[in-house]
Amino acid sequence: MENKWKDYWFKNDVFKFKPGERIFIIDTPPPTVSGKMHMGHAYSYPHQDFMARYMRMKGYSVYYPWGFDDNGLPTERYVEKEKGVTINNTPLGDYISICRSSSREAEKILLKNWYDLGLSCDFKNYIETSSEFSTKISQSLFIDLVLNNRAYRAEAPVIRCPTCNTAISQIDMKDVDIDTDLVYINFDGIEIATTRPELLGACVALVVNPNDDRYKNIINREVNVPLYNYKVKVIADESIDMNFGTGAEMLCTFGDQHDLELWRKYNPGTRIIIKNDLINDGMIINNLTVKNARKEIIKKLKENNYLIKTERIKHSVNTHERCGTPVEIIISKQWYIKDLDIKNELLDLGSKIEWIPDYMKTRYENWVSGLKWDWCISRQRYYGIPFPVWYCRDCGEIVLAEKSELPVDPRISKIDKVCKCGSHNLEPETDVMDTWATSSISVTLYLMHINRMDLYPADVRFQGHDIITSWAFTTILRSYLHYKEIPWKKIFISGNVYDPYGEKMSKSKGNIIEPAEIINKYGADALRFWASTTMPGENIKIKEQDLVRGRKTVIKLYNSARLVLMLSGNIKGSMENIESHANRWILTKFEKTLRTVTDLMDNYLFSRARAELDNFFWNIFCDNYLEIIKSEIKRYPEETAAVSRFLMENIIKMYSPIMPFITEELYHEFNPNSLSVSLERYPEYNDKYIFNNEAEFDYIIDIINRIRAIKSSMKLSMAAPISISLVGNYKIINESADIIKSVMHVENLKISDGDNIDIEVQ
RNA sequence: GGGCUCGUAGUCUAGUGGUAUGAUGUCUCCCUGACACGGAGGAGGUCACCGGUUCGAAUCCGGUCGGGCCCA
Repeated sequence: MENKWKDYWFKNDVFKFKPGERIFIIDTPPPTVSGKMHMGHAYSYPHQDFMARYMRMKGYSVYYPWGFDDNGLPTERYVEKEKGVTINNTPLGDYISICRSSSREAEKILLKNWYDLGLSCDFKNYIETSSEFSTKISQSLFIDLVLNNRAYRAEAPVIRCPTCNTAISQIDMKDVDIDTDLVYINFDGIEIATTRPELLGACVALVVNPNDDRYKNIINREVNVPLYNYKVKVIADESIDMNFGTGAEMLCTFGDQHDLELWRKYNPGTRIIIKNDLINDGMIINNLTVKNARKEIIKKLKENNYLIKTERIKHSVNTHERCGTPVEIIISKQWYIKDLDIKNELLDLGSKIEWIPDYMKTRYENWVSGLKWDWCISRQRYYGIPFPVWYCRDCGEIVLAEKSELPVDPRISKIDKVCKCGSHNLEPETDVMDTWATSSISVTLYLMHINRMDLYPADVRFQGHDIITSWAFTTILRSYLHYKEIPWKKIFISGNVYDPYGEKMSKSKGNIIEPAEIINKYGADALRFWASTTMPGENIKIKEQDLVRGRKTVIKLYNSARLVLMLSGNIKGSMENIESHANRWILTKFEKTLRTVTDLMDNYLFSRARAELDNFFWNIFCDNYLEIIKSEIKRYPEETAAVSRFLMENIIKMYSPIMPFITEELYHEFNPNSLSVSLERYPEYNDKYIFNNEAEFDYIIDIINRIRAIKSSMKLSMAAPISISLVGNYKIINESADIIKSVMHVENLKISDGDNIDIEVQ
């Protein structure tokens, strides 16, 4: 059933963007092609699809594009793992084309995963972040930044991953606790503790806390660096933790980010001994890896009696998020985007965006306020957007590509550029851009794709809270730099998905739940139903019990639609005059529900909207109204046929953003000529159907429920005939006596007037 | 260490001033003209803990404990 409809949508271009007067634009997150679709995706992508389908039915032209992020380091790692292709065994040009073709293959498989979720994107027409199209735009915007002095190249300390051999940015780091040796070293009688003894030769100062009584008398004194025999000064800084180690630390260039901060603050000199990821101080350590250098230096310290002790501790280190390697800080030439000077502007822009939920904005603000580095965007990698840049070997000037030459890959291109100085002797930039440098312009890519930059900004971005500081931040930054404008009016932040015990799902824990398994077992509609159960920003634990209700709802919709068709199928209906109390009552209930649901959907509160709809459909419509009309349709055939069909169709429409498959199937049974329920208009609130008998009929429903309870307690079948003596409001009851009698199979009903309801079985 | 967030029946969840919603599971009954993947009914909660504001707090404030995320 589900396959039939998604292929139908695809073949008939149901979700192709057709520009209209009111346009709604979604900035779809392009998933990376190196990974599989996981439950987190299966949870968050439906959220944007609810909105896309809802807005489409509200009459908007929805631009819901699709894209793949097939750029950068993740793709390289994927290709290395899957094909055994590395830069060392493959020429650059081939390497790039293998990356590209592997991405294309992976995309085909991957696309099916998202297709199976029933997303209403235009899947025929998607973008890739590494395509010529994207490269051209990305490079062009980069050139703009250079010309505006926003992108610059500088030699400065930079975070480097030794495994990936590339500079990385603050965004790419992750803190991890690891076991390491804390080494106590004797500096002229002062005991210091360090986790980086191999950097002894890079020590440029000792640092203590100015409030530390143990060391107050040695501040500003010069001490001798053991083994290396040169003097460094003791400086004081309040950031030193008096309780860590001995309270005295060495400042090296550069042991960690804290060293860098202190180095910038006190300018104690520079001693670089890490070169090409090896330590070489020209004296004691000659081209050893960090690990071996550490062993060597400890050995030497021991031999010369400088080593006091070593201690095994847990220590937090910065690692590269993609590979887990502890990072180093080195000095090298990199491209940066300058952002430290516009923090206030970025905070202002953030405030102009509506954050759902709003407290997520705080995370963005904390991040922006805490920025310490300009954004380093160059990576010493191979597959990514190349910098459209050459350097003159004669005068050192930077030579930019002309925009008409884009896209260009200076590493391969044969373009003959000339420097201002007249030299043709140019050296291409070999670095590529950070992946975020391209994903941060996703709105531009999507809008350029349909050549409608006039529609900037987009209406909404959906993303996880884990990438607020990377994707949301860089997107807002780029939007400010290029357009001085917000990238989207709203940003919807979803939570993470955990396993049934609240643990993060990971391969090593073996607790991964595959979306495809869920779809096989319960169907995509049930999966989407589950995805609609949570509030924005909140984490969710996946439990199979939550999928049960979704599957039951699919079945219930199917069965109730069948009953409505069965009862009303042969009757020509009319809603001109609604006389039946039951019909007046249900229409009133429906219109009120509709108003609430619409309001909640407009505010992105899917779970509450669905709960309202569930309650109406299940408890009011199925359990009461459908039971009543089994007999009511004989008394008021025309209006009952029309009302029941009207309600059923609207219920189907209202469920369709969440459960597109079953609703598509059923809608076609009611309206064989419709192209798709998702292109029909969402029901509009109509006060013509608000009647004044709601409370009175609620009273009748209450009586029916009481009779049901009595029958149940007498262990009687609901179909068993019964005679009843009923005390209550005579007028109200008498008007609907036929309904009570037929629904509850009451053969003799005696009604007497009274204030309180009393029921007696005779 | 800092910021944000969550903590309600076995499980999941609604609920921003009046002792609590729904689901799921469990128990009892009922195959009522669509649905037993259904229907009716029952049991099950000191709303994490402590203190404060209030006539009154799951709900507001402060603190404690415990999860989670982000950042150091």
